[in-house]
Amino acid sequence: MRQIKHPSLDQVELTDIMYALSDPTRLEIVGRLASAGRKMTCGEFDLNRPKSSMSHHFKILRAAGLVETLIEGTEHLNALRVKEIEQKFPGVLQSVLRVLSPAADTTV
Amino acid sequence: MRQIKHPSLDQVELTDIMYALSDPTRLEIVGRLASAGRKMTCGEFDLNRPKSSMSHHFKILRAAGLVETLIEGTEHLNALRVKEIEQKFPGVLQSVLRVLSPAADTTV
DNA sequence: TCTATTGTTCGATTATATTCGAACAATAGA
DNA sequence: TCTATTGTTCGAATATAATCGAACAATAGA
Repeated sequence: MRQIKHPSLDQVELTDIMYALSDPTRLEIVGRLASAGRKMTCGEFDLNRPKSSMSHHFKILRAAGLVETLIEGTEHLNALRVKEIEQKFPGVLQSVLRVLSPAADTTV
Repeated sequence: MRQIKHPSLDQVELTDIMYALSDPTRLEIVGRLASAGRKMTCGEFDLNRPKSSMSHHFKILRAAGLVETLIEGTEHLNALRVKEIEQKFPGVLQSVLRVLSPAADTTV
């Protein structure tokens, strides 16, 4: 596997976004990615869950268009697709991020 | 049954809101309630689904704190709890409503 | 009191999601 | 080439959700 495929944002429905964010683990991942403000590997999220479970959640976040994953060596670097999501669903992700960490500036 | 019980908004988690909005039928209900700008009975949503299914979806919307239901005679009048939700999760519901019907003013 | 109206609850079925161990794939570095 | 690292995929078990007919509850009005 050279590169992971991501959906184009016009293939993504609002319900997909909502669904992806309805799980506490995934919401936590999204919140941490936002507050970190940098790409993070799957392993950096220390959520006491086996790799396969984490991988599952990332898969759903990717399918919802929320996360894009860049492969670098053996690591997978994850980033939020804030700008694109914002363009398609203005305010939705940003407001969620602000609720998750009120102090942080979520503008990218 | 005299009155339906609703959760206090501080009992509601963000994941509950997201979950409630991750279903197309429920998102449709929420969108129509918003654009109608008035209380609507369950029967007014003509979504080609049996009463029991509709009732199920309203139950989840209520549990998420999104909808409050006022009983008047034999009818149940449903309204969005926009202000309260907005206070607890600023911007979240409003942005969703704006995505659902961009032209409408969703400020209550 | 009887009936129609409006929704809810119950119970069963079917469909989707979550979870996680084990096996696999790709790469880096020795 | 061998091994460690990082994550994905597979498969099976378990849990949660959606769906909807049928029975029930509350009320209004005849």
